[in-house]
Amino acid sequence: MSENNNALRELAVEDLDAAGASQEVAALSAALAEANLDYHRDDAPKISDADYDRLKQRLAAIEARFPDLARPDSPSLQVGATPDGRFGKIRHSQRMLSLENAFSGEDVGDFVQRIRSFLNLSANAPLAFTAEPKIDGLSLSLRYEKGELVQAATRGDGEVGENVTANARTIRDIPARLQGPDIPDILEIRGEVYMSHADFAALNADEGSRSFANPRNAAAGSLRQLDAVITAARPLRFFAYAWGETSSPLAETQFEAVARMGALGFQTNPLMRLCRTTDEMIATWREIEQQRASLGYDIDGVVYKVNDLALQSRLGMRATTPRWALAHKFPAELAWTRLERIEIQVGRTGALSPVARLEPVTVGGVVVSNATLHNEDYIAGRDSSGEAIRGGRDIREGDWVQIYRAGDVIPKIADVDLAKRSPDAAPYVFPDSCPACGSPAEREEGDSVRRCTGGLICPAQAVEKLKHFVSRAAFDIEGLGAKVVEELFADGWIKEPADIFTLAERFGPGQLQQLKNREGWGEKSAENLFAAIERRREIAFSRLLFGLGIRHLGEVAAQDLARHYQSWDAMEQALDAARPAVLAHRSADAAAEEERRFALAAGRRARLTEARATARAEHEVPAQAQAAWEDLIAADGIGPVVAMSLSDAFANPRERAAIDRVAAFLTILAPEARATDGAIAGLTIVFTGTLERMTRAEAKARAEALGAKVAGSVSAKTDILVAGPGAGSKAKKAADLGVKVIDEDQWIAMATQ
DNA sequence: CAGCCTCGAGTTCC
DNA sequence: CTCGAGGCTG
Repeated sequence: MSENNNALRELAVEDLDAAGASQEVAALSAALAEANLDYHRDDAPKISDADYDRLKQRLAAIEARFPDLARPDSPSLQVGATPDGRFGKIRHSQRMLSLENAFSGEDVGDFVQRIRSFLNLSANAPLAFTAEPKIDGLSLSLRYEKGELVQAATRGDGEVGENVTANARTIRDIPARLQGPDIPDILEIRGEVYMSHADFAALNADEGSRSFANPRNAAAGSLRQLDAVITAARPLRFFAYAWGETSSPLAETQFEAVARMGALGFQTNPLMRLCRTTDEMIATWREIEQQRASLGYDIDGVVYKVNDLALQSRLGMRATTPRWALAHKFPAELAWTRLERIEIQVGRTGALSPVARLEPVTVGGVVVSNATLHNEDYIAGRDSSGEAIRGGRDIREGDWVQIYRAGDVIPKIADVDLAKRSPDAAPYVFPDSCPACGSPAEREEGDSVRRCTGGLICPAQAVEKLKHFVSRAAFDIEGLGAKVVEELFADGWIKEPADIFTLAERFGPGQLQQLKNREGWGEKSAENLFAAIERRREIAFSRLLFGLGIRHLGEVAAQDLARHYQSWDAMEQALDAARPAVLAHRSADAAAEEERRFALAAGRRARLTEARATARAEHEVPAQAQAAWEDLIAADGIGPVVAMSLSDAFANPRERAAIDRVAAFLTILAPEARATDGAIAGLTIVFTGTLERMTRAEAKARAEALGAKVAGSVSAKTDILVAGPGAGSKAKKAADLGVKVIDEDQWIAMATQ
């Protein structure tokens, strides 16, 4: 710190000339670099946090006025923001994970047990876990190359996050350069950005009216500032606890890896413990919960991880969560409030969903004014199987209700105070007609949901379907979000998906004027929207299929079908061909149902599957249709329910016409072939006999991770049979079919290539 | 045929 | 994020 700096800082930024600014930027950068070294390397800061923050803000402010002076390593450099004022996207080199949740000690015991059986460990074989507080902030991935921080990304959806490098550089706990010997060439450190209670309180006092609801929101809002100068002024902190890509392993255990992060210059949580038994894990959870209020920052549970990294990698991943980690949550916070009224929303599939409008109440740091009521049984005090919930107490308008946020997010009703119920409060009567279109609302047998039968004539269903069509996993059209869709639907501009693609040509200057009168619309935004729509005239098969919003057909099933049929035309032809089979099976099933009811009434025993089989045999189905149907349900993940729903959508003349209308505007892209690199990608593998070096579940997970399909029985489609000792009929069948048979050692050699 | 696992559909608040 | 239900496996 030189006096020179102090003198310069007295000049308002607006009054600086270029030369003075340049000089000061150099001086400030040097001072900050020195302070950083003191703080990170020597753990002996020579200046106070407040002074440090002041220097940093000053630098950022000057650089904002003289952008040419910004240095590549400057805290204020806005490499994160793209020219249009949004954050750039970053694809994580390794997925950022989310964690499986547990709410009881029993869940923790199950978790440990599942791991033991997956790894085939005996009950007394040693198995250690780390336990550490789960910080309630937002996760961040920091990429270091040759020890220098080069990139910081938010979690996003786990695959793609936002580039917040400039903002991360302003956080003091995040070193710009790693310290110590043996720094890996590439190292991605992951951890949590958070704000302490004290800093949060001070910030809210400053911000006054536009204050944040809780430290988590304050941290999120601060990190996601487009202007890094603002982030720099916010007191954010960071704990490191995980990693992504590394050019060399950090350690052999979770515990040592985190210790290593401390040595590299990160803050790590001091409460982390190593536990050797389930009891120790739960005891640690209790200890941490007792300290919760005095920690000075928010935590919402304890995270357990298998300590041995070799075991972690054997355990591997499920779809979105690793098998080797668990978040043990603290009990949810509760609050009482008054339920003012119950309203009904209509979803894309026609589902009537009741929502509680509440007198606003703070629960877990957030003001809640709505809560989901699921369905009519839930209101009446029963779950789907007819069991009583809340002691069988129903929910009525005007009741006092206890609210919690399930998973700290979705507000739900935990209980009702009957003592405070007004004597003239009547039980809630669930509507039997749609509040949006008046059509009858019916409940299918065995279904917990009541649905509007209006189909496309129901405006609520139509607009929800359109919202789904433009949603992220479907067409993902920039500038055409839920709100814009609603407006354009209300004004009659868009009634069905095809209308989106004729929007531009129907839009004369006069109409634009109309739009401009509306909030937030101008020539530029209309132009951008039309350009975004144009870009989506090329669309992946699976996105189009998913976007149609056919019941039971989600993102994954759409991908499966795209892979199965390869081309849209092929799928349409197959569905048309299979239609007679669908109709025949449906009337056969109905006849079987009838037959069975009749039999039961007559006091005879009757089994549905048998009745069905007989009825199906009696209903004649053209061989070609039957073949098309069987081919459809042979597709991965597609069973009779999904198949019939899909068939119905394409066979309904109005729906089919709407589908063909939109398809006419599109170039439908065939799905990319499955990952073809690696020896076993794309192959179908069957395991049999005893595997000695890994369990069955482990082998399956590994094969699938490498792009193979694992089947249960040997057929002509099988490519490889992995036979351990004791293999029986499967090995014989494989030999008969000429399927390649290998032993476990050969399998491991293939799988570890 | 039962139990397990994954997917689909619905929801809140910022 | 959670619940219910559909599909697959043993």
